[in-house]
Amino acid sequence: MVQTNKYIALQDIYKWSDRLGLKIDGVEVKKGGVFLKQGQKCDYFYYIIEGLMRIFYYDREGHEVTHWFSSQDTMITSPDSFFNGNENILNFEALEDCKLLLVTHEHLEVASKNVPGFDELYRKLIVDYTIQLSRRIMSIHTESAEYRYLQMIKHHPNIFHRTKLSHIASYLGITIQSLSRIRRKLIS
Amino acid sequence: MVQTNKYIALQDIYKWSDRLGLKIDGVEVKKGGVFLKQGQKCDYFYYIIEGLMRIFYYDREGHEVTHWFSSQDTMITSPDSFFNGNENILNFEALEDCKLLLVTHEHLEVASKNVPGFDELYRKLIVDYTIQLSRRIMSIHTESAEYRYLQMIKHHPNIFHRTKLSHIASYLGITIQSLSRIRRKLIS
DNA sequence: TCCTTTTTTTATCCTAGGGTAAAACCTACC
DNA sequence: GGTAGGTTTTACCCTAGGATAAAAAAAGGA
Repeated sequence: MVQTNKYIALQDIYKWSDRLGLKIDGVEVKKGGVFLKQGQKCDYFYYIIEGLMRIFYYDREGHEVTHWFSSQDTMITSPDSFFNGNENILNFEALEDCKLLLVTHEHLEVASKNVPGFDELYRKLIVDYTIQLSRRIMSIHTESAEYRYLQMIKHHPNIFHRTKLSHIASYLGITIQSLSRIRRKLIS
Repeated sequence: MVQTNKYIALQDIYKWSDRLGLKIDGVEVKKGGVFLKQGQKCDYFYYIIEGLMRIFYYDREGHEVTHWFSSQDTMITSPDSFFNGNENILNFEALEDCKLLLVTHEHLEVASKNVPGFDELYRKLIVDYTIQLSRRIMSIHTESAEYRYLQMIKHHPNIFHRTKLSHIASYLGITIQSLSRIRRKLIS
């Protein structure tokens, strides 16, 4: 799951596809739809035009664990599958009705050959994703669940308010009961 | 901190520097030396020819937290500083005598322009790092400290046996006392 | 070798968060 | 507007791992 910070803006994607004569397919997914499942190969680097999605996997006990959220104007994929062809373990679920662009390896290759500066932009997209991942590691590693919850409200209010608490708890790495306890404590 | 999986092999780095007439400086760091500190700009994408290093940061209470280990034939940097010019919060410490190559932006730009296939290789290096980071998130998120400890011995024995337990505990996200308790339990 | 310093273990007590179960609350749809 | 489904809260007890302190073991010197 890779997110842009709008370095590769929506209009750029369209621009390239026009310029290069390479049509990029779009798809709409209804709320609740799981459009990529573990075990399925991930063929696309999804660009989210509209909506919110959740990436989750199943831990060794078979529990759903929310790994990431991604919303409009970001890009997302299952790196180990899309880039390396390995078995995909992630599930992509639409938490709202979503409009997606299906960017393929071919699109990226053509853009790489023909769009000056594309490779640098593309790399920056992925580098920034590593930074986000590192921050998440540091956060889980050293901060309390309460602090992480407050940070999430502060830094990702748009995701927080569009997602149910059970997903947030799972994203934070705690049970929903613990999250509920934390919330009660914070109110009083 | 980005690690290769030897996609960009040592000999390639030398090959490029020869071919392109761009000398890559090397540096030796004695065991215990901290050659990059928080607050200092990170100007290099380090290539570790020999040795073992530890990347750590200080949490909000001022405790050292081990974020990553990196050993010979891997590359490592502080992404947020090297790529984005933001304040570096990471410290790089040599756990053994290290020989390093100091790869700069200039080297990478020249290679990008002149070495066919370099951009793809370079991107793959970073993509693979995102996969490692994701695995670490999943591991901290859902596995017990005991399981993570056993996984570390199994999958990174070379790092495990060259590092002291306090660093391992910190990497696993637990105190050294807890690690000691886990080890005792596993023996009996 | 002895002495100092660092690292690891042990022990005791404590807390954040887990597990289970039930109650309360929403929402949606018939 | 009532009933069924899903979602969140509450309450109970339990456990993994934290904090503090001290002992033991290991690693370096001189």
